[in-house]
Amino acid sequence: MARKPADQSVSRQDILHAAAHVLQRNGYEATTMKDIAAEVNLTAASLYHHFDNKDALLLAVLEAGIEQILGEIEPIARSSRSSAEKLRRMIAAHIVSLTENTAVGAAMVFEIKSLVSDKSATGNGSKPDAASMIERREAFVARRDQFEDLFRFVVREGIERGEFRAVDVPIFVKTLLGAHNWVGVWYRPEGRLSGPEIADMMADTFLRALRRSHE
Amino acid sequence: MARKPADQSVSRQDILHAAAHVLQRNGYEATTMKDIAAEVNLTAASLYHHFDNKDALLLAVLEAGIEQILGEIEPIARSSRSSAEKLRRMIAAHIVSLTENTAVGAAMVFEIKSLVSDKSATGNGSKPDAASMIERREAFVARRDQFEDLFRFVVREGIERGEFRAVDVPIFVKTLLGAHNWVGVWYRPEGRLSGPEIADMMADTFLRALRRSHE
DNA sequence: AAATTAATCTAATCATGATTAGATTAACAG
DNA sequence: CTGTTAATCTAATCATGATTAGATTAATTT
Repeated sequence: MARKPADQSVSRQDILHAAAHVLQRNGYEATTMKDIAAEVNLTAASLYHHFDNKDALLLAVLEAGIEQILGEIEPIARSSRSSAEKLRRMIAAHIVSLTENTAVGAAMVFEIKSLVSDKSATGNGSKPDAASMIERREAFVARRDQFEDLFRFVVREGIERGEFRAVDVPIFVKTLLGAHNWVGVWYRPEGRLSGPEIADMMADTFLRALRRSHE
Repeated sequence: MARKPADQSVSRQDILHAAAHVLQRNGYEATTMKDIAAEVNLTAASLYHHFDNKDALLLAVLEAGIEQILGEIEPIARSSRSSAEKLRRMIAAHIVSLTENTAVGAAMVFEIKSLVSDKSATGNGSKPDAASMIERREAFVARRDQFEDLFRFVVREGIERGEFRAVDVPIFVKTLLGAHNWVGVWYRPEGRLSGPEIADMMADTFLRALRRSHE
C-alpha cells in the first residue's frame, strides 16, 4: 500500500475503461497494448504493472462486461412480472447497456471468438498462470451462456404461460441477441436515436413477433 | 499463359475459398497468410504470386461475398411480388448464403471494421497501388450499403403499400441484418437445423413483427 | 530522514507474421 | 530441343507488437 491517487497514477479501473474503448473500436486482435496505454497516458510497459499480460487485461474487460449485464438482466428474469414485461425490460437493459457502457457491451460480443479459440493449444507447460487463464476463459464463456439462458428461460416461460406463440426458443433467442449485438457495432452517441429509443423499437419488434396469432 | 491445371497448381479461386474459410474462423486480424496458404498446401510466400498482399487478398474475399449476395437479393427486391413475399425471400437468400457460402457470408460482416478503419492514414505516398486499394475499400463499403438499402427499400415499400405496420425502417433493417449476421457466427453445419429451416424461422419472426395490428 | 513499495519510464529483447529475393521446376511455344 | 513464363519453394529481411530488465521517482511507513 503506497501512494495516493492525488491526480496522477492510473488505476486498474481506468485501464479497464480505456481498454474497453479501444477494444470496441478496433476489435481484439487489432488492439495493442500501446493503444490502450495511450488512452491513459502511459507506456505499454507500464500496463504490465497492473496486469500480467494482454490476454489477462482484455479478459478482465470482458468479465466486467458480462458481470455488469448479468447483474441487470438476472433480477429482471427472476422477477414476478409477466414474461412479456420481463422480456421487454431485459431487451431494454441489454441495449441500453450496449450503448452506454460502450466498451463493455460491444467488446463482450465480438471478441469472444478471439478469446475462446486456439492459443495455448496442445503442449503448453510454460507460463505459470496459463492454467488459471484457461479457467478464466471457460468461466467467461459459461457466464456468457448463462446470459443467453436467461433469455431462453423467459421466452420459454412465456410460451408455456400462453403469453407467447410457440417459437423455436434457441433460434428465437439467437435472433434476438444477434440483433442486439449488432447495435454495438453501428450505434453512435451522436446518432438520430438514443439508446432507450432504439431499445423500445427493438423490444416492439420482438414482442410483436411473439404475439399469439389472433390478438 | 503456361501450365495446365493438371492436378497441382492452385487457382486464384482456390485461394479465395481457403481464405474465406480462415477468415470466417479466425477473423480478419487473426488470419495469417500462412494459415491461408496451409489450406491449399502452399507456403505463405507463394500466395504473393497470386495476390499483391494480404489486404488485397482478403478484400477480394469480401468483394466476392458482397457480389454474390447482392446478385441474389437484388433481383428479388426488384421483382413484382408483394413486399412480404420479397422480404421473406430476401431473408431466406441471405441466411442460406450465410450458412452455405460460409466463408463469404460470415467474413463479409464482421471484418468490415478491420478493413475500413485506419491504415494508410495520413501521409502515405509509398506503395503504388495504395490508392487503388483505398478505392476498392470504398467501393466495397458502398456495395455493402447498397445491400442494406435493398432491405430498406422493400420494408419501406411494404409500409407504403399498407402491407406492413409503420416501423422505423433504418432501425428495423439494422435489427434484421444484425440477427442475420449473427447466424454466421453461431451456425454449424452439423447443427440441429439446416440453413433453410433457420431462414424460415427468422423470416417468420420478422414478418410477424411487421404485421399490421388487427389481422 | 531512512527504508520500502508503488507506478512509471526507457531501452532492450523476442516472436510472429508480412513481404521480398533468388532459386527451381515444369508445362508451353516455336 | 530450347527459350519463356507460371507456380512454387527456401531463406532472408523487416516491422510490429508483446514482454522483460533495469532504472527512476514519489508517496508511505516507521
